[in-house]
Amino acid sequence: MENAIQLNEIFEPELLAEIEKKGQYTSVKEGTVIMDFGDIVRVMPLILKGSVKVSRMEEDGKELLLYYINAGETCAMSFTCCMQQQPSEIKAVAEEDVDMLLIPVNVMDEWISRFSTWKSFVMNTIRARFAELLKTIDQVAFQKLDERLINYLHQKEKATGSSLINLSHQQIADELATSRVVISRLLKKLENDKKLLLYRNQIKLLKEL
DNA sequence: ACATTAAGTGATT
DNA sequence: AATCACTTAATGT
Repeated sequence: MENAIQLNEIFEPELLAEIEKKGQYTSVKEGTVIMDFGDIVRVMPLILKGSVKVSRMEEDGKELLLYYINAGETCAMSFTCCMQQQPSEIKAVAEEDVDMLLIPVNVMDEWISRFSTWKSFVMNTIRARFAELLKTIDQVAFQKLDERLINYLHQKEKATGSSLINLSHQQIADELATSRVVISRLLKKLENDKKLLLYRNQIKLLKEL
């Protein structure tokens, strides 16, 4: 169930000591807004446990889901924003109870030149996120909503560590910026294909989608 | 038993 | 794929 990570498997002892010294350990409850639109970001969160939902505001006030940050990852946006002290373009909400380490911006530069593991860690998260964003852009551009939905369910499964997803069709529709009817139809099709089971406010994923 | 909310469906654009 | 209009099913009071 728990997907907490072992920092000592990724970083060398010297860096771990630095993280211990400079990082601020924080726990927030489910639903907490960690970062909102327009906030000036001064820290870079390193997620230890739980997951964080990152979304973007659209013109009409709707929120479009961008991606999730899972345990062991950091926020690529916060990195690019905080280095330049730019206001956040995104909103981050704790999807479940979250434990994280807040790394102050001012040590980032130093760590990147001092620790190669830190540099590759940061670069990797940015690269991975960028690839993911390109993927969703592709899907949006070609209107492959069914793929996006499957993608979304997978992320959800990974984030919660459970194949039971507790969401209404409406909630999913909101996050993918579409209508409930469309989601219901797509889910129904997936159910007929034996990919999942539908209940009220709950979806059970079956083996491989 | 009744009201409310979630989900399923056909028809239309 | 979106919207409408309507039905059916599940849940709360």
